[in-house]
Amino acid sequence: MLSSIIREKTREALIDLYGIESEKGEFQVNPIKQDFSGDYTIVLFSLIKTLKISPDKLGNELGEYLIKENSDLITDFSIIKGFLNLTIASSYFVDLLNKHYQDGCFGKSPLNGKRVMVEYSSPNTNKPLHLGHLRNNFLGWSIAEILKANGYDIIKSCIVNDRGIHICKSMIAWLRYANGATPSSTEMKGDHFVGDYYVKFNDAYKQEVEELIAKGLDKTSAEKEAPIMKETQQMLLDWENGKEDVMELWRKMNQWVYDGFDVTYNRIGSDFDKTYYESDTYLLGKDTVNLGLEKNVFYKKDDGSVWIDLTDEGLDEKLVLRKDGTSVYITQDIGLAQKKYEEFKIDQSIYVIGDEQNYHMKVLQLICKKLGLPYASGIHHLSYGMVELPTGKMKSREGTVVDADDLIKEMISISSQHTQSLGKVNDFEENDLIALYDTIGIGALKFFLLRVDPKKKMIFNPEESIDFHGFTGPFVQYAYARIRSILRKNTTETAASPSKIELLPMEKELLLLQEQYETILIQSANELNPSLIAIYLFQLAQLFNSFYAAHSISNAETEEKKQLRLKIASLTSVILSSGMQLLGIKMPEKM
RNA sequence: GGUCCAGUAGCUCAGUUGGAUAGAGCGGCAGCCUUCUAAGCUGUAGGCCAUUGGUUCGAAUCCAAUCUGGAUCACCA
Repeated sequence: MLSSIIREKTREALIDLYGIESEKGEFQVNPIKQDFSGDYTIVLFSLIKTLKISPDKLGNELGEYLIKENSDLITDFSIIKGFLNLTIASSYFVDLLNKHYQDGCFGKSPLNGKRVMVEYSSPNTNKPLHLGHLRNNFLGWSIAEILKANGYDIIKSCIVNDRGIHICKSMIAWLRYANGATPSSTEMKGDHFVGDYYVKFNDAYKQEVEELIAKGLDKTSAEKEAPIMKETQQMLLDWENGKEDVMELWRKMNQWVYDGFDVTYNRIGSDFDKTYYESDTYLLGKDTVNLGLEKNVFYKKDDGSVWIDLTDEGLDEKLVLRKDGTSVYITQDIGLAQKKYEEFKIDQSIYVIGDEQNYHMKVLQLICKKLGLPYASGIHHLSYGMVELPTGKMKSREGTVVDADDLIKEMISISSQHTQSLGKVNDFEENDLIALYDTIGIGALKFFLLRVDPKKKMIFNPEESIDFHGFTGPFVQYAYARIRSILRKNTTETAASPSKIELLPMEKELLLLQEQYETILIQSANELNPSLIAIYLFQLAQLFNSFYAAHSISNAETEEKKQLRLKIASLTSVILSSGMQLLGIKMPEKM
């Protein structure tokens, strides 16, 4: 990478010229902002203090030294207000281009022997997926792929919340109101079918509570005494005791939901190497609690409940086991963390979970740390912000939830309208057209959700449909399709471009940006942030489009230039396609 | 109330390990299809970086206080 090469060379120069050790001489190397001459800049201010010489003197000495010692890399320098601006030799870029212009692995790292689990998606089996789940899925999947590209061995996992009182609610409602209806008898997608009964439960419950209040009960006891709620609680007990007819219904309804989820996952290209079910894991963690009691990390209250005191960490006291000895949420998370570690020998465990659970995940990490568990330091919560509407949070009760399947359908329909009205793909077969609408529609959706910093909450306005112009997936896809079209028409093998070829400013800008792809990949893995890639790819596509408008590739001034530009275009397409692949977005050869 | 997060153009977002003149897209306005795909390109208008104070060669970026919005602090998951 250029910036680290320059840093290294500068360090050598500082030792040689002034004898200062690297720890003492910290400095920044940055790409140069537009409108300034040169390609990379060294910020001199921090060095001036330790060296006690003027910026101009330091800049001149350093610049001359760097050129003298690295004439094949640095060709020129200038000093402006304490910034030493370096011009990088064109030959450096041309050599890079000759080597990698068809290299699909450009920018990626070799295996590093570290194994990481990425847990994401984590749905409930009583509701269909919504826009928030989509952000979670796209993030989790993309981060897994980014880590793979950086040499990690990745296991994608999913924990399905398939048990508990909320699951019983849809079961009770189905028993009461369905008359034996099924997804196939109603021609509904299974997850939506079951989700409707969850809604029916809430309606019925609300009505029963109101009736009881009308009879004179206060709100709290009405909520407790409502018959439908009592039935549900009894069902949860029956489930825990393994009562056969309840288990059978539970399995049947969950399967409907899984069949529905599969359709959605398939459509968006989500996949998992390992799926955990809460019904299998909810009893885990109790042994660990006993271990904690022995180690005095936990303590028992008089009623028999077990707690941990986190007040010296600025948190509260936290329950880890109920007085009746049953687990709570955090108990099973402790157990599952251990299970993952033992099953897969992972070095790190990344949880893609919304930022509303920051507190919970902090507690989980602290407990594991206090217990001295070997995997404690590997637990990492990738906390992402909620997707909100202009009016605020999505609320299922107010019907403002943006359903995933509806949104996907809409995106594909818009993409089909756009494509048809442009009329560029009239020679496509029907199947290819459907695939193209899919590629563009889903691409726009994924790009929209991934281009924003995961940590930040984002706003989605259902009134304005997701754009297909500007900083979007289709923009990047379009740049790619144009390049592919050019490359199809110029298939003759190209010889290596001569190192000393003159580069136009735009050609050099493109090469400079392409050189930074590897740095972006590393950074996005370190920060677990796919948006860095999305932003980078947009910039690259944008720069290429400007170049495309200003200069002809096929009809370049000379044959040598044509060959050079074909390689630049080819490397651009390689990066665009490999980068978009890390975001889970497919690229069309034609659009 | 405690803790945490956020506030940058009309809108959606970059930029925050302190660096040069705060950037994109959308929307607005004005242009560009006899030449490689106009889902594109070029130009232009639009900013008290929430407010106030501090730290220093230098602050959107760090610190403090204030204002506004959000999350969370369950024997729910």
